[in-house]
Amino acid sequence: MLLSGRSLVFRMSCLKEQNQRSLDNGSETSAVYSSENYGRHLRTLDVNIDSGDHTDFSVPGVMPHGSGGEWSGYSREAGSSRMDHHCTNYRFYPPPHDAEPSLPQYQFATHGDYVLPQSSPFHLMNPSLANNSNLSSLGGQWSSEGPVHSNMLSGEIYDAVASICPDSKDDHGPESYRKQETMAELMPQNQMDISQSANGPLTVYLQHLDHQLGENATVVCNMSGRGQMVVMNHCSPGQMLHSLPPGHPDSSPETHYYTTSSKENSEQSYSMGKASQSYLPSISLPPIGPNHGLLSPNHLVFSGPPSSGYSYNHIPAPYFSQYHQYPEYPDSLCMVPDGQSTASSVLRLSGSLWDSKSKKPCNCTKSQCLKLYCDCFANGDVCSNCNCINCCNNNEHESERYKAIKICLDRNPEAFRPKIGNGKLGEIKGRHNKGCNCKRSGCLKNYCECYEAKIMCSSTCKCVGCRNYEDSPERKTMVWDSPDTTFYKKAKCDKDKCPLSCITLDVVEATCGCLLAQAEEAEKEGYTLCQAEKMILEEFGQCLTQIVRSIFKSTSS
DNA sequence: GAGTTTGAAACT
DNA sequence: CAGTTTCAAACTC
Repeated sequence: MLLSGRSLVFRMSCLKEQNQRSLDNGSETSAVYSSENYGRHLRTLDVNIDSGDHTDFSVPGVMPHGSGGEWSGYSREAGSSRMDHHCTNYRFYPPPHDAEPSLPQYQFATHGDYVLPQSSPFHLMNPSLANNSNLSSLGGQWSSEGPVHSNMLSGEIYDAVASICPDSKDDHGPESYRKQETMAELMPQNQMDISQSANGPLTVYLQHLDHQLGENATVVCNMSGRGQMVVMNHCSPGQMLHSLPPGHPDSSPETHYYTTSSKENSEQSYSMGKASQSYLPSISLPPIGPNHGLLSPNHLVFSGPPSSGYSYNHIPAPYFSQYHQYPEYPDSLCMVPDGQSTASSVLRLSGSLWDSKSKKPCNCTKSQCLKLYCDCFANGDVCSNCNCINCCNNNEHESERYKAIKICLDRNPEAFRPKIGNGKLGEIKGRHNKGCNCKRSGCLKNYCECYEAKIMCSSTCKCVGCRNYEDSPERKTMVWDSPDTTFYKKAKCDKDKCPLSCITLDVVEATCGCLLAQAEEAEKEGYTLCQAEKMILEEFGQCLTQIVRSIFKSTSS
């Protein structure tokens, strides 16, 4: 973990020997991360990394502190979803009050230092190994606590900010802050700088002179020359950065449009409005990898220095993880050809990404595809090749779409998070975050979200007459390895070619996740290396046992 | 393909 | 927050 100015720069390295997963595309590198508030003084940073050796990533809005404050981190347990396998969370606490900001803005590491092997288990390098002279090191303890997702209200954001930088309290008391939020919504004179080094990730800086962006303000940045617009909602639980197609005619009262101008140098910057000295939320766009579906522009960190009152780090998680459900998205939609992440590579996404062939078409007739009834919408997709009627989930109705997203997020900040989260330690499959509520299906039909996700019901579920549990005879006879299911047929087909083909990427991912979880557990418990190795090996043995049983079972049937 | 069933989402 | 309605997918015929 490194420290640069206000930004904490993490360096992650990969335990290559644990990297069991095959790479979808080993030639590309990327780091995709998102962040969200975690509670008053707690934030989390989701890091999603594809390939490479290590990565640096900064956490805007957190100031340095000499000895480091409190730090903890964890990696997610392996879950059943693709996203979970790729994602590592790091949780940290902002440092104490006396920390002083030293840099005017946050900056990410260059792309070259930014990469991690795809799907690899991660660990944090010993900070002392950091060799960047511009960065001071910061040590930390890491725990393996599971992720808890929540969002901050603006007032909470203020409090959190104030705790980080008490000086900001005078100028930006809660009432003042909230008032400014409202005012700023009406003030278009915000300035946005979007700069990008030649090879580095895009960093977006928002600056302004007189007003802070409102909680519900939306800034639309015309990325001239990049052919895209960026829309940002601030401070609301559902902050988002989203792109609009070039020349998008859409306009709404709460939406401000800006024209941009290009600066010189290799850094492409776009600024709008007045020049500014004060600082507002920065939005950093880390490199994006191929095969990561990424990714809607909604996964960007919004944060700002304490003095701005914008220290929120939200991840509008919508759309983040779900995109991983469609790894087959053409790379070209996710990444520029040379593998470098650019703003355009990100911002281009939302408009065209969803011309995906893999997405299941919806058939909505009444929801305009702007409610969670619509799977496309719920998955963060725009409708494409669907059979829907009166669809507004497309680029032609971006304004409505954003509003709908915001409504959903206002109603439930977790609305777009994956329904299937991580399972308990050692579980290969995940569990339904909310649990199902089935009453008549016995949770053995696809009506049941657990069954549909090929996971068993858990204590979270409130289902009646559930038969989707470990020892259920019905489940054993018909569940996912039923000869009638596509799942089985595919496995059988693959198996016919080679028994070991049962070891699919998902299986490998799940296995790696289990091993990683064990490693974390060992680390958390302070076990010796030898003990940790033993735990991991035992876990590996269990995984292998399950795999072998699965192969044997399918072979003998 | 039309009609029915189902349970999540939305609404009251 | 519980009950009801709406909705679209899953399912059946």
